[in-house]
Amino acid sequence: MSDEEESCIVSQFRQFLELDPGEIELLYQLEKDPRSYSPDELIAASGQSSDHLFTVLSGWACAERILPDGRRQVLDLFTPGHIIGLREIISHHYTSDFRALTDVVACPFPLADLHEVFEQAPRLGDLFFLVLAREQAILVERIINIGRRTAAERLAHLLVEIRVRTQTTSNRIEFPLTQTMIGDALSLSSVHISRTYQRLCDRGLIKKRDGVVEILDLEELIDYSGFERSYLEINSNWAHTTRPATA
Amino acid sequence: MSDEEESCIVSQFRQFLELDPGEIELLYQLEKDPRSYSPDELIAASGQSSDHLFTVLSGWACAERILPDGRRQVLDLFTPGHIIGLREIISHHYTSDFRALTDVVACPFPLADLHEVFEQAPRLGDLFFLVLAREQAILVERIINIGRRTAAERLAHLLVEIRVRTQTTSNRIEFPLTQTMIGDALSLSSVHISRTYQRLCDRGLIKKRDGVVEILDLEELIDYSGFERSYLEINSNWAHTTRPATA
DNA sequence: CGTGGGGTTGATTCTTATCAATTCGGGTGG
DNA sequence: CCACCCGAATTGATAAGAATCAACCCCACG
Repeated sequence: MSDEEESCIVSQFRQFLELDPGEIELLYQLEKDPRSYSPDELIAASGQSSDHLFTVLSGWACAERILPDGRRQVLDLFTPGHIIGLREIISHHYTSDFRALTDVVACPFPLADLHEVFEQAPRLGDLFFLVLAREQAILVERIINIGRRTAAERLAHLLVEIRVRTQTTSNRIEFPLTQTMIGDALSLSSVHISRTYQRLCDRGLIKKRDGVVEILDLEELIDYSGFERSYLEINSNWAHTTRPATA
Repeated sequence: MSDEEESCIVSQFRQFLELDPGEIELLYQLEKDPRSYSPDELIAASGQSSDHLFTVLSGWACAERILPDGRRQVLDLFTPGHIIGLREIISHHYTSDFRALTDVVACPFPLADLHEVFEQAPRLGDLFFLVLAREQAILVERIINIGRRTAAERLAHLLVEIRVRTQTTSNRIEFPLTQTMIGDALSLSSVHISRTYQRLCDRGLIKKRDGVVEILDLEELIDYSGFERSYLEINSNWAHTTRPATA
Protein backbone atom coordinates (compact mmCIF):
# COMPACT_ATOMS: atom_id res chain seq x y z
CA MET A 1 0.00 0.00 0.00
CA SER A 2 1.44 3.36 -0.95
CA ASP A 3 1.45 6.33 1.38
CA GLU A 4 -1.08 8.05 -0.75
CA GLU A 5 -3.43 5.12 -0.56
CA GLU A 6 -3.00 4.68 3.14
CA SER A 7 -4.10 8.18 3.96
CA CYS A 8 -7.43 8.13 2.15
CA ILE A 9 -10.03 8.30 4.88
CA VAL A 10 -7.77 10.31 7.10
CA SER A 11 -7.31 12.99 4.49
CA GLN A 12 -11.07 13.09 3.95
CA PHE A 13 -11.65 13.52 7.62
CA ARG A 14 -9.03 16.20 8.01
CA GLN A 15 -11.20 18.40 5.85
CA PHE A 16 -13.38 18.64 8.91
CA LEU A 17 -11.02 18.60 11.83
CA GLU A 18 -7.39 17.97 12.84
CA LEU A 19 -7.02 14.43 14.12
CA ASP A 20 -4.79 13.20 16.90
CA PRO A 21 -2.56 10.14 16.51
CA GLY A 22 -4.93 7.83 18.37
CA GLU A 23 -7.79 8.76 16.08
CA ILE A 24 -5.64 8.33 13.01
CA GLU A 25 -4.63 4.91 14.21
CA LEU A 26 -8.27 3.90 14.61
CA LEU A 27 -9.07 5.04 11.10
CA TYR A 28 -6.15 3.11 9.70
CA GLN A 29 -7.70 -0.01 11.15
CA LEU A 30 -10.53 0.41 8.69
CA GLU A 31 -8.14 0.27 5.76
CA LYS A 32 -6.06 -2.74 6.63
CA ASP A 33 -7.62 -5.27 4.28
CA PRO A 34 -7.27 -3.99 0.71
CA ARG A 35 -8.97 -5.89 -2.09
CA SER A 36 -8.84 -5.35 -5.84
CA TYR A 37 -11.84 -5.17 -8.12
CA SER A 38 -11.96 -5.12 -11.90
CA PRO A 39 -14.10 -2.75 -13.93
CA ASP A 40 -17.75 -3.78 -13.73
CA GLU A 41 -17.16 -6.11 -10.81
CA LEU A 42 -19.71 -5.96 -8.02
CA ILE A 43 -18.20 -4.82 -4.74
CA ALA A 44 -21.44 -5.58 -2.93
CA ALA A 45 -24.82 -6.58 -4.26
CA SER A 46 -28.30 -5.50 -3.39
CA GLY A 47 -29.79 -7.99 -0.96
CA GLN A 48 -26.51 -9.07 0.61
CA SER A 49 -26.10 -8.64 4.32
CA SER A 50 -24.92 -5.12 5.04
CA ASP A 51 -22.64 -6.08 7.90
CA HIS A 52 -19.56 -4.79 6.10
CA LEU A 53 -18.66 -1.37 4.82
CA PHE A 54 -15.92 -0.44 2.36
CA THR A 55 -13.41 2.34 2.08
CA VAL A 56 -12.25 3.23 -1.40
CA LEU A 57 -8.49 3.56 -1.79
CA SER A 58 -8.23 4.04 -5.54
CA GLY A 59 -10.39 4.05 -8.64
CA TRP A 60 -14.02 4.92 -9.30
CA ALA A 61 -17.05 3.04 -8.05
CA CYS A 62 -20.76 3.70 -8.00
CA ALA A 63 -23.95 2.82 -6.21
CA GLU A 64 -26.76 1.88 -8.55
CA ARG A 65 -30.26 0.55 -8.41
CA ILE A 66 -31.78 -1.51 -11.16
CA LEU A 67 -35.56 -1.56 -11.43
CA PRO A 68 -37.34 -4.81 -12.24
CA ASP A 69 -37.88 -3.77 -15.85
CA GLY A 70 -34.24 -2.86 -16.38
CA ARG A 71 -34.31 0.88 -15.89
CA ARG A 72 -31.23 1.88 -13.97
CA GLN A 73 -30.38 4.80 -11.73
CA VAL A 74 -26.85 5.56 -10.63
CA LEU A 75 -27.15 6.95 -7.12
CA ASP A 76 -23.65 7.85 -6.15
CA LEU A 77 -20.12 8.03 -7.43
CA PHE A 78 -17.28 7.04 -5.15
CA THR A 79 -13.68 8.18 -5.40
CA PRO A 80 -10.75 7.52 -3.07
CA GLY A 81 -11.51 8.39 0.53
CA HIS A 82 -15.20 7.67 0.32
CA ILE A 83 -16.91 5.15 2.53
CA ILE A 84 -19.32 2.81 0.80
CA GLY A 85 -22.45 1.65 2.54
CA LEU A 86 -22.83 4.08 5.43
CA ARG A 87 -26.49 4.72 4.73
CA GLU A 88 -27.18 1.00 4.51
CA ILE A 89 -26.78 0.56 8.25
CA ILE A 90 -30.49 1.08 8.72
CA SER A 91 -31.30 -2.24 7.17
CA HIS A 92 -29.92 -5.74 7.35
CA HIS A 93 -29.31 -5.81 3.63
CA TYR A 94 -27.89 -3.56 0.98
CA THR A 95 -30.58 -1.83 -0.98
CA SER A 96 -28.40 -1.06 -3.98
CA ASP A 97 -25.53 -2.52 -5.92
CA PHE A 98 -22.02 -1.19 -5.51
CA ARG A 99 -19.97 -1.60 -8.61
CA ALA A 100 -16.40 -0.84 -9.60
CA LEU A 101 -16.27 1.38 -12.66
CA THR A 102 -12.50 1.25 -13.11
CA ASP A 103 -9.86 -0.86 -11.45
CA VAL A 104 -10.60 -0.31 -7.81
CA VAL A 105 -8.86 -1.01 -4.55
CA ALA A 106 -11.23 -1.02 -1.61
CA CYS A 107 -11.11 -2.28 1.96
CA PRO A 108 -14.04 -4.11 3.46
CA PHE A 109 -14.39 -3.73 7.20
CA PRO A 110 -17.03 -5.04 9.60
CA LEU A 111 -19.75 -2.70 10.73
CA ALA A 112 -18.86 -3.69 14.26
CA ASP A 113 -15.51 -1.93 13.83
CA LEU A 114 -17.38 1.29 13.31
CA HIS A 115 -19.10 0.80 16.63
CA GLU A 116 -15.70 0.25 18.11
CA VAL A 117 -14.47 3.53 16.66
CA PHE A 118 -17.49 5.39 17.98
CA GLU A 119 -16.86 4.16 21.47
CA GLN A 120 -13.15 4.69 21.57
CA ALA A 121 -13.16 8.07 19.89
CA PRO A 122 -16.39 10.00 20.31
CA ARG A 123 -15.03 12.82 18.18
CA LEU A 124 -14.76 10.44 15.28
CA GLY A 125 -18.38 9.55 15.87
CA ASP A 126 -19.16 13.23 15.43
CA LEU A 127 -17.15 13.26 12.24
CA PHE A 128 -18.93 10.27 10.79
CA PHE A 129 -22.11 12.15 11.56
CA LEU A 130 -20.79 15.05 9.52
CA VAL A 131 -19.79 12.73 6.71
CA LEU A 132 -23.30 11.36 6.59
CA ALA A 133 -24.76 14.86 6.60
CA ARG A 134 -22.48 15.84 3.77
CA GLU A 135 -23.59 12.85 1.75
CA GLN A 136 -27.12 14.02 2.28
CA ALA A 137 -26.25 17.44 0.97
CA ILE A 138 -24.84 15.81 -2.13
CA LEU A 139 -27.98 13.74 -2.62
CA VAL A 140 -30.10 16.85 -2.27
CA GLU A 141 -28.15 18.61 -5.00
CA ARG A 142 -28.58 15.52 -7.12
CA ILE A 143 -32.33 15.67 -6.68
CA ILE A 144 -32.39 19.29 -7.76
CA ASN A 145 -30.14 18.49 -10.67
CA ILE A 146 -32.23 15.64 -11.95
CA GLY A 147 -35.53 17.18 -11.04
CA ARG A 148 -35.31 20.72 -12.21
CA ARG A 149 -32.48 21.22 -14.65
CA THR A 150 -32.14 20.71 -18.39
CA ALA A 151 -29.83 18.06 -19.82
CA ALA A 152 -27.03 20.53 -20.49
CA GLU A 153 -27.27 22.03 -17.02
CA ARG A 154 -27.22 18.59 -15.46
CA LEU A 155 -24.11 17.52 -17.27
CA ALA A 156 -22.38 20.80 -16.53
CA HIS A 157 -23.32 20.46 -12.89
CA LEU A 158 -21.94 16.94 -12.70
CA LEU A 159 -18.66 18.06 -14.18
CA VAL A 160 -18.35 20.87 -11.66
CA GLU A 161 -19.22 18.49 -8.85
CA ILE A 162 -16.53 16.06 -9.95
CA ARG A 163 -14.06 18.88 -10.29
CA VAL A 164 -14.78 20.07 -6.77
CA ARG A 165 -15.00 16.67 -5.12
CA THR A 166 -11.76 15.33 -6.50
CA GLN A 167 -10.04 18.45 -5.21
CA THR A 168 -7.68 18.82 -8.10
CA THR A 169 -6.52 22.28 -8.98
CA SER A 170 -6.27 21.31 -12.62
CA ASN A 171 -9.19 21.87 -14.94
CA ARG A 172 -8.45 18.70 -16.85
CA ILE A 173 -10.43 15.98 -15.14
CA GLU A 174 -10.05 12.26 -15.68
CA PHE A 175 -13.58 11.06 -16.07
CA PRO A 176 -13.65 7.38 -16.93
CA LEU A 177 -17.41 6.80 -17.06
CA THR A 178 -19.14 5.60 -20.19
CA GLN A 179 -21.87 7.84 -21.51
CA THR A 180 -24.37 5.18 -20.61
CA MET A 181 -23.23 5.46 -17.00
CA ILE A 182 -23.35 9.23 -17.08
CA GLY A 183 -26.82 9.00 -18.52
CA ASP A 184 -27.97 6.70 -15.75
CA ALA A 185 -26.51 9.06 -13.19
CA LEU A 186 -28.27 12.09 -14.68
CA SER A 187 -31.46 10.27 -15.67
CA LEU A 188 -30.87 10.78 -19.37
CA SER A 189 -30.24 8.41 -22.25
CA SER A 190 -26.72 7.74 -23.43
CA VAL A 191 -27.60 9.17 -26.83
CA HIS A 192 -28.67 12.38 -25.24
CA ILE A 193 -25.47 12.59 -23.24
CA SER A 194 -23.54 12.49 -26.47
CA ARG A 195 -25.53 15.35 -27.96
CA THR A 196 -25.39 17.32 -24.75
CA TYR A 197 -21.61 16.99 -24.56
CA GLN A 198 -21.46 18.48 -27.99
CA ARG A 199 -23.62 21.38 -27.03
CA LEU A 200 -21.35 22.17 -24.08
CA CYS A 201 -18.33 21.94 -26.40
CA ASP A 202 -20.00 24.17 -28.97
CA ARG A 203 -20.70 26.76 -26.32
CA GLY A 204 -17.01 26.73 -25.50
CA LEU A 205 -17.54 25.64 -21.91
CA ILE A 206 -15.54 22.42 -22.13
CA LYS A 207 -13.27 20.43 -24.38
CA LYS A 208 -13.36 16.65 -24.48
CA ARG A 209 -10.94 13.97 -25.63
CA ASP A 210 -11.12 10.31 -24.72
CA GLY A 211 -11.71 10.04 -21.00
CA VAL A 212 -10.54 13.54 -20.20
CA VAL A 213 -12.75 16.57 -19.92
CA GLU A 214 -11.14 19.98 -19.88
CA ILE A 215 -13.10 22.77 -18.28
CA LEU A 216 -12.33 25.88 -20.29
CA ASP A 217 -14.01 28.39 -18.02
CA LEU A 218 -14.83 27.10 -14.57
CA GLU A 219 -16.61 30.24 -13.43
CA GLU A 220 -18.87 30.26 -16.44
CA LEU A 221 -19.57 26.56 -16.08
CA ILE A 222 -20.52 27.06 -12.45
CA ASP A 223 -22.91 29.84 -13.37
CA TYR A 224 -24.33 27.94 -16.29
CA SER A 225 -24.97 24.81 -14.25
CA GLY A 226 -26.47 26.63 -11.30
CA PHE A 227 -23.91 25.03 -9.04
CA GLU A 228 -24.35 26.10 -5.45
CA ARG A 229 -20.95 27.31 -4.40
CA SER A 230 -21.49 26.91 -0.71
CA TYR A 231 -22.25 23.23 -1.00
CA LEU A 232 -19.32 20.89 -0.51
CA GLU A 233 -17.60 23.57 1.47
CA ILE A 234 -17.25 22.26 4.94
CA ASN A 235 -17.81 25.07 7.24
CA SER A 236 -19.71 23.88 10.16
CA ASN A 237 -21.12 25.06 13.44
CA TRP A 238 -20.83 21.48 14.46
CA ALA A 239 -17.21 20.48 14.07
CA HIS A 240 -15.98 23.58 15.78
CA THR A 241 -17.94 23.45 18.98
CA THR A 242 -16.08 20.28 19.45
CA ARG A 243 -15.24 17.90 22.20
CA PRO A 244 -11.71 17.36 23.42
CA ALA A 245 -9.63 14.79 21.55
CA THR A 246 -9.63 11.13 22.49
CA ALA A 247 -9.24 10.45 26.17
CA MET B 1 -48.78 20.63 25.05
CA SER B 2 -50.80 17.48 24.72
CA ASP B 3 -49.42 14.07 25.54
CA GLU B 4 -49.51 13.13 21.93
CA GLU B 5 -47.50 16.16 20.96
CA GLU B 6 -44.99 15.72 23.70
CA SER B 7 -44.00 12.26 22.62
CA CYS B 8 -43.16 13.05 19.01
CA ILE B 9 -39.46 12.51 18.75
CA VAL B 10 -39.50 9.86 21.38
CA SER B 11 -42.01 7.78 19.47
CA GLN B 12 -39.94 8.20 16.33
CA PHE B 13 -36.87 6.99 18.13
CA ARG B 14 -38.57 4.09 19.73
CA GLN B 15 -38.96 2.63 16.26
CA PHE B 16 -35.28 1.92 16.54
CA LEU B 17 -34.68 1.08 20.15
CA GLU B 18 -36.27 1.09 23.59
CA LEU B 19 -35.21 4.20 25.48
CA ASP B 20 -34.51 4.56 29.15
CA PRO B 21 -35.97 7.40 31.24
CA GLY B 22 -32.78 9.46 31.18
CA GLU B 23 -32.68 9.34 27.43
CA ILE B 24 -36.33 10.23 27.15
CA GLU B 25 -35.76 13.19 29.42
CA LEU B 26 -32.95 14.44 27.22
CA LEU B 27 -35.14 14.19 24.13
CA TYR B 28 -37.94 16.08 25.83
CA GLN B 29 -35.52 18.94 26.30
CA LEU B 30 -35.51 19.37 22.56
CA GLU B 31 -39.25 19.92 22.50
CA LYS B 32 -39.68 22.44 25.25
CA ASP B 33 -40.12 25.58 23.16
CA PRO B 34 -43.12 25.07 20.87
CA ARG B 35 -43.90 27.72 18.26
CA SER B 36 -46.80 28.02 15.84
CA TYR B 37 -46.51 28.66 12.14
CA SER B 38 -49.24 29.47 9.63
CA PRO B 39 -49.56 27.83 6.24
CA ASP B 40 -46.88 29.13 3.90
CA GLU B 41 -44.86 30.70 6.69
CA LEU B 42 -41.12 30.19 6.55
CA ILE B 43 -39.81 28.21 9.50
CA ALA B 44 -36.24 28.85 8.42
CA ALA B 45 -34.88 30.47 5.31
CA SER B 46 -32.03 29.58 3.05
CA GLY B 47 -28.99 31.60 4.04
CA GLN B 48 -29.89 31.96 7.69
CA SER B 49 -27.47 30.70 10.27
CA SER B 50 -28.06 27.00 10.82
CA ASP B 51 -27.37 27.07 14.54
CA HIS B 52 -30.88 25.89 15.37
CA LEU B 53 -32.77 22.76 14.47
CA PHE B 54 -36.51 22.16 14.73
CA THR B 55 -38.67 19.27 15.78
CA VAL B 56 -42.11 19.07 14.25
CA LEU B 57 -44.94 18.44 16.69
CA SER B 58 -47.93 18.78 14.40
CA GLY B 59 -48.78 19.68 10.82
CA TRP B 60 -46.96 19.36 7.53
CA ALA B 61 -43.82 21.21 6.50
CA CYS B 62 -41.38 20.91 3.64
CA ALA B 63 -37.84 21.69 2.62
CA GLU B 64 -37.61 23.40 -0.73
CA ARG B 65 -35.03 25.00 -2.95
CA ILE B 66 -35.85 27.77 -5.35
CA LEU B 67 -33.53 28.26 -8.31
CA PRO B 68 -32.61 31.76 -9.43
CA ASP B 69 -35.04 31.60 -12.35
CA GLY B 70 -37.95 30.48 -10.20
CA ARG B 71 -37.92 26.75 -10.77
CA ARG B 72 -38.64 25.04 -7.49
CA GLN B 73 -37.85 21.63 -6.08
CA VAL B 74 -39.45 20.31 -2.93
CA LEU B 75 -36.80 18.21 -1.23
CA ASP B 76 -38.51 16.76 1.78
CA LEU B 77 -41.82 16.53 3.51
CA PHE B 78 -41.94 16.69 7.29
CA THR B 79 -44.62 15.30 9.53
CA PRO B 80 -44.78 15.14 13.34
CA GLY B 81 -41.70 13.57 14.87
CA HIS B 82 -39.32 14.68 12.17
CA ILE B 83 -36.30 16.79 12.86
CA ILE B 84 -35.73 19.68 10.50
CA GLY B 85 -32.24 20.74 9.56
CA LEU B 86 -30.09 17.78 10.55
CA ARG B 87 -28.23 17.69 7.28
CA GLU B 88 -27.57 21.41 7.44
CA ILE B 89 -25.04 20.96 10.21
CA ILE B 90 -22.26 20.73 7.64
CA SER B 91 -22.54 24.38 6.79
CA HIS B 92 -22.97 27.59 8.70
CA HIS B 93 -26.13 28.41 6.83
CA TYR B 94 -29.26 26.68 5.70
CA THR B 95 -29.10 25.72 2.07
CA SER B 96 -32.84 25.40 1.61
CA ASP B 97 -36.04 26.96 2.82
CA PHE B 98 -38.20 25.23 5.39
CA ARG B 99 -41.83 26.11 5.02
CA ALA B 100 -45.01 25.26 6.86
CA LEU B 101 -47.60 23.76 4.53
CA THR B 102 -50.42 23.61 7.04
CA ASP B 103 -50.74 25.02 10.51
CA VAL B 104 -47.60 23.74 12.17
CA VAL B 105 -46.26 23.53 15.68
CA ALA B 106 -42.51 23.12 15.80
CA CYS B 107 -39.83 23.53 18.45
CA PRO B 108 -36.59 25.26 17.63
CA PHE B 109 -33.62 24.10 19.67
CA PRO B 110 -29.96 25.11 19.54
CA LEU B 111 -27.54 22.86 17.71
CA ALA B 112 -25.41 22.94 20.83
CA ASP B 113 -28.15 21.00 22.63
CA LEU B 114 -27.59 18.19 20.21
CA HIS B 115 -23.95 18.08 21.16
CA GLU B 116 -25.06 17.93 24.74
CA VAL B 117 -27.27 14.96 24.00
CA PHE B 118 -24.48 13.17 22.19
CA GLU B 119 -22.17 13.53 25.15
CA GLN B 120 -24.63 12.61 27.83
CA ALA B 121 -26.22 9.69 26.00
CA PRO B 122 -23.95 8.06 23.48
CA ARG B 123 -26.71 5.67 22.51
CA LEU B 124 -28.80 8.60 21.37
CA GLY B 125 -25.86 9.69 19.27
CA ASP B 126 -26.04 6.30 17.60
CA LEU B 127 -29.74 6.78 17.05
CA PHE B 128 -29.33 10.19 15.47
CA PHE B 129 -26.84 8.51 13.21
CA LEU B 130 -29.52 6.02 12.24
CA VAL B 131 -32.04 8.80 11.70
CA LEU B 132 -29.64 10.50 9.33
CA ALA B 133 -29.02 7.25 7.49
CA ARG B 134 -32.74 6.70 7.18
CA GLU B 135 -33.21 10.17 5.73
CA GLN B 136 -30.57 9.26 3.19
CA ALA B 137 -32.46 6.15 2.25
CA ILE B 138 -35.54 8.28 1.69
CA LEU B 139 -33.60 10.71 -0.49
CA VAL B 140 -32.25 7.82 -2.52
CA GLU B 141 -35.74 6.53 -3.20
CA ARG B 142 -36.71 10.04 -4.19
CA ILE B 143 -33.89 10.16 -6.71
CA ILE B 144 -35.00 6.90 -8.25
CA ASN B 145 -38.57 8.08 -8.27
CA ILE B 146 -37.84 11.36 -9.99
CA GLY B 147 -35.12 9.99 -12.18
CA ARG B 148 -36.50 6.77 -13.54
CA ARG B 149 -40.22 6.54 -13.11
CA THR B 150 -43.17 7.83 -15.12
CA ALA B 151 -45.49 10.49 -13.78
CA ALA B 152 -48.11 7.97 -12.67
CA GLU B 153 -45.55 5.78 -10.96
CA ARG B 154 -44.09 8.76 -9.18
CA LEU B 155 -47.40 9.91 -7.81
CA ALA B 156 -48.34 6.39 -6.79
CA HIS B 157 -44.99 6.00 -5.07
CA LEU B 158 -45.42 9.24 -3.16
CA LEU B 159 -48.83 8.17 -1.93
CA VAL B 160 -47.46 4.86 -0.71
CA GLU B 161 -44.56 6.61 0.97
CA ILE B 162 -46.92 8.97 2.79
CA ARG B 163 -49.10 6.06 3.77
CA VAL B 164 -46.14 4.18 5.22
CA ARG B 165 -44.43 7.13 6.86
CA THR B 166 -47.47 8.43 8.66
CA GLN B 167 -47.98 4.95 10.07
CA THR B 168 -51.72 5.01 9.89
CA THR B 169 -53.51 1.74 9.42
CA SER B 170 -56.24 3.48 7.50
CA ASN B 171 -56.07 3.73 3.74
CA ARG B 172 -57.67 7.15 3.76
CA ILE B 173 -54.82 9.61 3.99
CA GLU B 174 -55.08 13.29 4.75
CA PHE B 175 -52.90 14.89 2.17
CA PRO B 176 -53.09 18.65 2.37
CA LEU B 177 -50.63 19.60 -0.38
CA THR B 178 -51.68 21.62 -3.39
CA GLN B 179 -51.04 20.00 -6.74
CA THR B 180 -48.43 22.64 -7.43
CA MET B 181 -46.56 21.45 -4.33
CA ILE B 182 -46.92 17.82 -5.30
CA GLY B 183 -45.64 18.70 -8.73
CA ASP B 184 -42.61 20.44 -7.31
CA ALA B 185 -41.92 17.45 -5.11
CA LEU B 186 -42.14 15.00 -8.02
CA SER B 187 -40.56 17.28 -10.60
CA LEU B 188 -43.71 17.55 -12.65
CA SER B 189 -46.03 20.43 -13.51
CA SER B 190 -49.18 21.01 -11.52
CA VAL B 191 -51.25 20.47 -14.65
CA HIS B 192 -49.70 17.10 -15.13
CA ILE B 193 -50.40 16.15 -11.53
CA SER B 194 -54.05 16.78 -12.16
CA ARG B 195 -54.09 14.53 -15.20
CA THR B 196 -52.02 11.88 -13.48
CA TYR B 197 -54.38 11.80 -10.51
CA GLN B 198 -57.17 11.11 -12.92
CA ARG B 199 -55.31 8.28 -14.52
CA LEU B 200 -54.75 6.66 -11.13
CA CYS B 201 -58.42 7.10 -10.34
CA ASP B 202 -59.44 5.67 -13.70
CA ARG B 203 -57.29 2.63 -13.08
CA GLY B 204 -59.14 2.13 -9.84
CA LEU B 205 -56.03 2.46 -7.69
CA ILE B 206 -57.21 5.42 -5.64
CA LYS B 207 -60.19 7.63 -4.98
CA LYS B 208 -59.81 11.34 -4.27
CA ARG B 209 -62.00 13.96 -2.64
CA ASP B 210 -60.81 17.34 -1.38
CA GLY B 211 -57.67 16.80 0.60
CA VAL B 212 -58.22 13.12 1.22
CA VAL B 213 -56.86 10.32 -0.90
CA GLU B 214 -58.23 6.86 -0.43
CA ILE B 215 -56.03 3.98 -1.46
CA LEU B 216 -58.34 1.33 -2.87
CA ASP B 217 -55.80 -1.45 -3.20
CA LEU B 218 -52.58 -0.89 -1.34
CA GLU B 219 -50.86 -4.02 -2.61
CA GLU B 220 -51.59 -3.15 -6.20
CA LEU B 221 -50.49 0.44 -5.69
CA ILE B 222 -47.22 -0.77 -4.18
CA ASP B 223 -46.57 -3.03 -7.15
CA TYR B 224 -47.58 -0.40 -9.64
CA SER B 225 -45.34 2.25 -8.11
CA GLY B 226 -42.35 -0.04 -7.75
CA PHE B 227 -42.23 0.77 -4.06
CA GLU B 228 -39.38 -1.03 -2.34
CA ARG B 229 -41.01 -2.77 0.56
CA SER B 230 -37.87 -3.13 2.61
CA TYR B 231 -37.21 0.58 2.69
CA LEU B 232 -38.53 2.46 5.68
CA GLU B 233 -38.47 -0.74 7.65
CA ILE B 234 -35.97 -0.29 10.38
CA ASN B 235 -34.19 -3.48 10.80
CA SER B 236 -30.64 -2.78 11.51
CA ASN B 237 -27.40 -4.53 12.27
CA TRP B 238 -26.47 -1.31 13.95
CA ALA B 239 -29.07 -0.63 16.60
CA HIS B 240 -28.96 -4.14 17.89
CA THR B 241 -25.27 -4.57 18.50
CA THR B 242 -25.83 -1.79 20.87
CA ARG B 243 -24.15 -0.19 23.78
CA PRO B 244 -25.54 -0.29 27.28
CA ALA B 245 -28.04 2.42 28.17
CA THR B 246 -26.98 5.75 29.61
CA ALA B 247 -24.42 5.52 32.38
C1' DC C 1 -8.50 -9.37 -40.11
C1' DG C 2 -12.89 -9.97 -37.62
C1' DT C 3 -15.53 -8.69 -33.44
C1' DG C 4 -17.67 -6.02 -30.10
C1' DG C 5 -18.35 -2.12 -27.18
C1' DG C 6 -18.72 2.65 -27.07
C1' DG C 7 -19.76 6.82 -29.44
C1' DT C 8 -22.08 9.59 -33.07
C1' DT C 9 -25.81 10.90 -36.18
C1' DG C 10 -30.46 11.11 -38.14
C1' DA C 11 -35.51 10.22 -38.05
C1' DT C 12 -39.35 9.56 -35.40
C1' DT C 13 -42.20 9.07 -31.26
C1' DC C 14 -43.48 9.86 -26.56
C1' DT C 15 -43.89 12.19 -22.43
C1' DT C 16 -44.43 16.15 -20.22
C1' DA C 17 -44.34 21.36 -20.21
C1' DT C 18 -46.47 25.42 -21.35
C1' DC C 19 -50.14 28.52 -22.34
C1' DA C 20 -54.84 29.81 -22.09
C1' DA C 21 -59.54 29.38 -20.89
C1' DT C 22 -62.97 27.62 -17.72
C1' DT C 23 -64.84 25.71 -13.57
C1' DC C 24 -65.15 24.89 -8.78
C1' DG C 25 -65.34 26.08 -3.95
C1' DG C 26 -64.48 28.52 0.06
C1' DG C 27 -64.27 33.01 2.18
C1' DT C 28 -65.54 38.01 2.41
C1' DG C 29 -68.17 42.04 2.57
C1' DG C 30 -72.37 44.35 1.52
C1' DC D 1 -78.33 35.65 1.85
C1' DC D 2 -76.17 36.86 -2.15
C1' DA D 3 -72.57 38.80 -5.20
C1' DC D 4 -68.02 38.80 -5.69
C1' DC D 5 -63.28 37.28 -5.52
C1' DC D 6 -59.47 34.45 -5.40
C1' DG D 7 -56.74 30.44 -5.45
C1' DA D 8 -56.79 25.85 -6.88
C1' DA D 9 -58.16 22.34 -10.11
C1' DT D 10 -59.50 21.02 -14.58
C1' DT D 11 -59.57 20.87 -19.62
C1' DG D 12 -57.94 21.63 -24.27
C1' DA D 13 -54.39 22.87 -27.73
C1' DT D 14 -49.75 23.24 -28.82
C1' DA D 15 -44.72 23.03 -28.19
C1' DA D 16 -40.41 21.47 -26.36
C1' DG D 17 -37.26 18.20 -24.66
C1' DA D 18 -35.69 13.81 -24.38
C1' DA D 19 -36.31 8.75 -25.51
C1' DT D 20 -36.12 5.37 -28.78
C1' DC D 21 -34.79 3.02 -32.88
C1' DA D 22 -31.58 2.18 -36.37
C1' DA D 23 -27.55 2.80 -38.94
C1' DC D 24 -22.87 3.74 -38.94
C1' DC D 25 -18.11 4.89 -37.34
C1' DC D 26 -14.14 4.25 -34.59
C1' DC D 27 -10.92 1.70 -32.38
C1' DA D 28 -8.99 -1.48 -29.09
C1' DC D 29 -8.30 -6.29 -28.68
C1' DG D 30 -8.30 -11.09 -29.73
